[in-house]
Amino acid sequence: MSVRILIVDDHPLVLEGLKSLLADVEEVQVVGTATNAIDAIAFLKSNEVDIAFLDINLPDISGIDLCKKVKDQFPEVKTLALSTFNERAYVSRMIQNGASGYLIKSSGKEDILEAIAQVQAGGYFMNVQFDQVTPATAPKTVPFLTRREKEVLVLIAEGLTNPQIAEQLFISVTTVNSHRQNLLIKFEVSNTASLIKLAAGLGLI
Amino acid sequence: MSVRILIVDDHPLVLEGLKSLLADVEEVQVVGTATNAIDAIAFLKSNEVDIAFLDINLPDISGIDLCKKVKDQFPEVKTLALSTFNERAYVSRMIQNGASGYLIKSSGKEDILEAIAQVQAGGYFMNVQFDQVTPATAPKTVPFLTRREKEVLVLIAEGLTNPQIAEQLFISVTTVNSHRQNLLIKFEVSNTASLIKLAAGLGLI
DNA sequence: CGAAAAATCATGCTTTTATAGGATTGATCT
DNA sequence: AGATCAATCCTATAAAAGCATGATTTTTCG
Repeated sequence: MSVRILIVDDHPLVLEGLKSLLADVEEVQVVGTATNAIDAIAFLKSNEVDIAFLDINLPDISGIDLCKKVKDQFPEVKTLALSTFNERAYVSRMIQNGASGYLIKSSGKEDILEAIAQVQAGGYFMNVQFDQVTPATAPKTVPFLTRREKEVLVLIAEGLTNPQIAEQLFISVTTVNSHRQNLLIKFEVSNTASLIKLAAGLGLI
Repeated sequence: MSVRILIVDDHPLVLEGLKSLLADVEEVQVVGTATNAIDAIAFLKSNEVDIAFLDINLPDISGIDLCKKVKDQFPEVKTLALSTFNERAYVSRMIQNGASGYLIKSSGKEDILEAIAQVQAGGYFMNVQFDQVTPATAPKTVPFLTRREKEVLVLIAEGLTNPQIAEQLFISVTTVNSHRQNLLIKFEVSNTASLIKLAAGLGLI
């Protein structure tokens, strides 16, 4: 089965460009497009979509807010931020709002397909280089995180303790702790400080 | 008439480097130097200065606050932020506080002269393109940290535990813990996760 | 459907952090 | 000379996090 894509961007050029670029790829199918947030939400209500490409600059609401709305109402839909620039601040906020990746519009076909593959598999994709990344955090690849792990990571970064996270997510403390341990393992660190530093450096929080 | 420069930086190396670099330039004259904010203000009270170079990290108050003070008390003095590359987070706030530009410390002579010329002419200079000014993440004062606190903070971020930090700094675990608690208080957080997230966001680690 | 992955929960134990209350020394500033 | 502050150290307790090991139930996917 092919990956179903929704593209949300107010620039017809980008829309058409992406569409035609993905037209001859078998594994991917652009099932819909929208030029604003309202249309995008409406489309998601009546169609099944795997990945939504969200432009950061939209006429009605910002892509960041739209991302949040999408994740709230359609948690199974994965989102990928589209932007013209390396806007670090936006990236981290998109990720905070549940986006699985960030794609600059000047990306080539390979990058785009790579992004789709990564995200569809539950991972992240990010092809932006924010100036210099600190050497300690740079060469690390972004580990593969599950939906729950991402949620827990964000809540840890917000300063919540395991009991608080458990309450927030309506699960037991031991479960939270499991996710937490998995995060440590996946990031190859041994405590929260390193975890947060790495995650911050990777723009995940 | 030459441009009168005041340099404020607590690193003697930077001070001397800049001074000697500008020594043989006719149009520019370093009329004073200061290693802290108090001295800087005092100097400005009794001397005429065209441009003040302000380091972002100063022992007494932050360069950001100093910038504001200078612009309040001596509006005719133009200010230029001095920063190392990993302190970009502060820079937008310097600009917000009235700075006319931003120079990374690794800048070459040409850059520096160009900056002086631009700023003296009433313009702005910036030799690093830091994406864009972040809209939402701006307000949050960088707490003043002592030398030891900075050291401890960095080591925490590197994933060291209190006992390991103690060993590294040749001090007792309880002392490390004291510094750690002070960091939590100064950043107004209650655990390591929040601390590291904030510090990372501010470019401190 | 059946296998794999994810999410859930548990027990037990050790280490680390967080919090609270001090106290002493040395340097700096007024 | 007195005040302030950084840095150092201490005791003690509670809370949280880290580590090991394992099990059950959903979800997801081929």
